[in-house]
Amino acid sequence: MGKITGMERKEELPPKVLQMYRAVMELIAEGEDLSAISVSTITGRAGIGKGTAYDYFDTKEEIMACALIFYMTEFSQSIRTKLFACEGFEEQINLLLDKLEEKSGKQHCFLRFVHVLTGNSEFSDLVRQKMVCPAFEQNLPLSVFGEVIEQGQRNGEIRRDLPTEYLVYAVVTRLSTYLASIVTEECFHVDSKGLRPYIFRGILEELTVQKKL
Amino acid sequence: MGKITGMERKEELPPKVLQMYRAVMELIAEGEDLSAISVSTITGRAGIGKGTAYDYFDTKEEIMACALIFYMTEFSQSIRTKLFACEGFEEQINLLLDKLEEKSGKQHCFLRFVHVLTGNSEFSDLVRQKMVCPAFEQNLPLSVFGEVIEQGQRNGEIRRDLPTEYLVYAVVTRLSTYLASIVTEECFHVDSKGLRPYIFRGILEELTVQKKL
Amino acid sequence: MGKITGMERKEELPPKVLQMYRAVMELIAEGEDLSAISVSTITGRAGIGKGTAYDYFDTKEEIMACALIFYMTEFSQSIRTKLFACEGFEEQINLLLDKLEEKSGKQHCFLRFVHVLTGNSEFSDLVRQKMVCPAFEQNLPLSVFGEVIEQGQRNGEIRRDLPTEYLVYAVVTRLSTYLASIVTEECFHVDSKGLRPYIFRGILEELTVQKKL
Amino acid sequence: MGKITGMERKEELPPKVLQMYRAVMELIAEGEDLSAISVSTITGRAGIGKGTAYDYFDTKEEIMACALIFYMTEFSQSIRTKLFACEGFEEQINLLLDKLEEKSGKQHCFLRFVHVLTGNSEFSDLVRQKMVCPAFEQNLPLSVFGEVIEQGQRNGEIRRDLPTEYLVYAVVTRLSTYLASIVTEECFHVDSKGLRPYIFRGILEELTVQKKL
DNA sequence: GATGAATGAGGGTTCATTCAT
DNA sequence: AATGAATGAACCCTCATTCAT
Repeated sequence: MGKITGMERKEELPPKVLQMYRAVMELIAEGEDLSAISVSTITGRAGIGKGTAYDYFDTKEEIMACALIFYMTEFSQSIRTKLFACEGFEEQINLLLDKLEEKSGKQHCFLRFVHVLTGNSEFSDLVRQKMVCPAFEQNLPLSVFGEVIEQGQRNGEIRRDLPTEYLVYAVVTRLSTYLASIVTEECFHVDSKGLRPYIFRGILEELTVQKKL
Repeated sequence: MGKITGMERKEELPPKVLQMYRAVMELIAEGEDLSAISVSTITGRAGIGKGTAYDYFDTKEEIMACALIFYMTEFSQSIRTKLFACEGFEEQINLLLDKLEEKSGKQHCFLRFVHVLTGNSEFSDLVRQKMVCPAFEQNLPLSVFGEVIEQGQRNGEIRRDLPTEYLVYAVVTRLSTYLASIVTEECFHVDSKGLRPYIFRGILEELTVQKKL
Repeated sequence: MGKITGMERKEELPPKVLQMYRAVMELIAEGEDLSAISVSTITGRAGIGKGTAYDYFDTKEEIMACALIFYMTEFSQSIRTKLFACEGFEEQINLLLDKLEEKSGKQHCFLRFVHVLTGNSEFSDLVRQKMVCPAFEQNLPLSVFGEVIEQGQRNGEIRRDLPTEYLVYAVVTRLSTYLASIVTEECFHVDSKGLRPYIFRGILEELTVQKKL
Repeated sequence: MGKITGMERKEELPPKVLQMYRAVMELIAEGEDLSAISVSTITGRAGIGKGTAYDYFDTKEEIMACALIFYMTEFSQSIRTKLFACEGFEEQINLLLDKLEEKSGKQHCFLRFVHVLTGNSEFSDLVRQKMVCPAFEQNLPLSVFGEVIEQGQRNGEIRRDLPTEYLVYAVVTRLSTYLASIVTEECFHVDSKGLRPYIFRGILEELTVQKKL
């Protein structure tokens, strides 16, 4: 009766739903286009019946949106932990750049997230609508990176004369663009490896108090 | 007989092809997912028969890719002209920021372009493949912004100690930041207007010779 | 999941598949050109949804090929049983000639089978490929008629100085003659009825030991 | 205005019509399925505009039927000449068997003719309807082979106790079956070369007065 | 609760035919 | 007379969704 909304805690989720989420994420990680993922593929890979999907969700879009929300949460919590285990802002930025370079399917997942979040399709709307709820707020990039920045400001590492909101966007967009340069370097002959030190320095220059340059 | 390749000049294009291109772009501007745009929709909106599409193109993907290429070219040439009519780098940046604020469907189109170019579907490959040809090279962001930057360097406005590639990256990244803040502001309650001066100043600080503005 | 291959026994076939087979055969019997038979027509006549066809088969060609194989098997088994219930070679030939005269759509179906088997389209290849498997071998004309001939040779009815392959050929050719005369008689004003005794005597003269009938 | 009917003499036919006929026959000779031949393909190969086809014919079926009729006439006249240049019935049969073995596209053409003439589709009806007119009568197999047989009978080579009609069918069907054995030998492992002498002898035995065996 | 057989709307594509030039 | 751009019906096939079991 009551359908999954995407706001459940991991422990509350029926195992079959988790299997579906995993299936969606695997497919994305393998490079499948969101629109190319079918319900049969999801349930087939999840090892459940096709009808079962509709016991838990109303539409395919709901399935995908909830899977995205779920993995954004997972990813957010994981990165948050790792970021707060770092010593200082520089190490944090390096960690993030390293993450982006990992040749796992994560690159695809991350790019898809960005595309969905900045898209204007109905599906994008659905996902964003699920994101703007108190339960999810702490997983928004603005929250995660916001805390990192505020921690840095408390340490005296990061400048205080710019709004946190701006600083977060400054970091997130540079990371996104770095990722974009990585995935398009083959085609557009971009030297992403050569770009990295400039990006790294660029972020530090803009955000930190002591310009090292 | 000979099919459209996407490399034609505007004047060479049959009117029905232009109508199709316009239809594609309108649909994208209205928020339709690329994969949700059907040939029937395109031809219906273009006011032509469905079969006609296949007189000019081999596949739906070709239609869409050529439409994208066409509008990227249009946009690139338009912005190039406007940029070179500006007096100085500051005015150029302001022009670009103004452009991004225009509440036309252009914002979403531009974002879709970015999504396609950073995607890894076969369609993305097709579009990128069309972009890496001598005829299109001058329309690549790297070319357009590269020339702006080199002009600025010749004027003595812009620093010469960083590779052009990176300086382009720095500009594009921040423009993306602004665009992302605009399209997500409704949902994530971001104050994009308030962000603009910071972005403006950030670009100038990083690129121009006189850092302390 | 597992698609129909055409090698199933009749009892194993889902009812909807049998309905499809029947629909195909009816359409052929009605004179429809094989290439003019559409999936919609088949499923429409079978009284099932169009999509259902693709639950059981991968392509339209598979549907048609399996239907053909199915009815060839049916026909072969039926004729084999009837042939071995006959007393002597003469009765067998008369049975076959009677069969050919039956004014059911079977005549046309049989001719279509021959056309397909001697065609050189991809569809012909597909059907032939399905026929050259151990499971189907016993249904090949060479098998059915070969056994009849060998039985006749054991009885001392049929000559032993010519290769079985040729004797089969001799019978099949004359049966074809009769069939061809029947189906073209209306148009070319052939008197097929009048031809029959000559064909009958021709077969016996060439194959049986006592030539001078 | 007045469309082509298929009953024109070669000299009366506009060159573009001849080009279309040639195109059709080439395509068949290349193994193309009749139903796979499109009007564009025909006109393209004929080097004429697509609309032109409809100046001369009402439908695609008319084009194909007339082309078939035309080449059957050509073929019939050519074979008639060659047959009457032979010395005796044996040489005539050998000529025909040689023809069938020629690895030219003729095999395909001949098989298609047989399929069309023995089919029961609307297209078959159309072709047959064109064949039963006084102008074409002399080109019917029954005429050509009938004359050969009657010549043989006058020579005293061929028996006179069977109706000519039967003898013609007996020859034609054996030839058709020989052709069928040739085209299917690869798939069904028939030894057509080995069969030939038996077929040759079989025809002579059945038709000629002096059984040589 | 779970299934998967069944559906049919809608997708991309082809092609016989028309008609303005 | 000749053309080929344009059409739209009809093709094969997919897939989100339902429902009897």
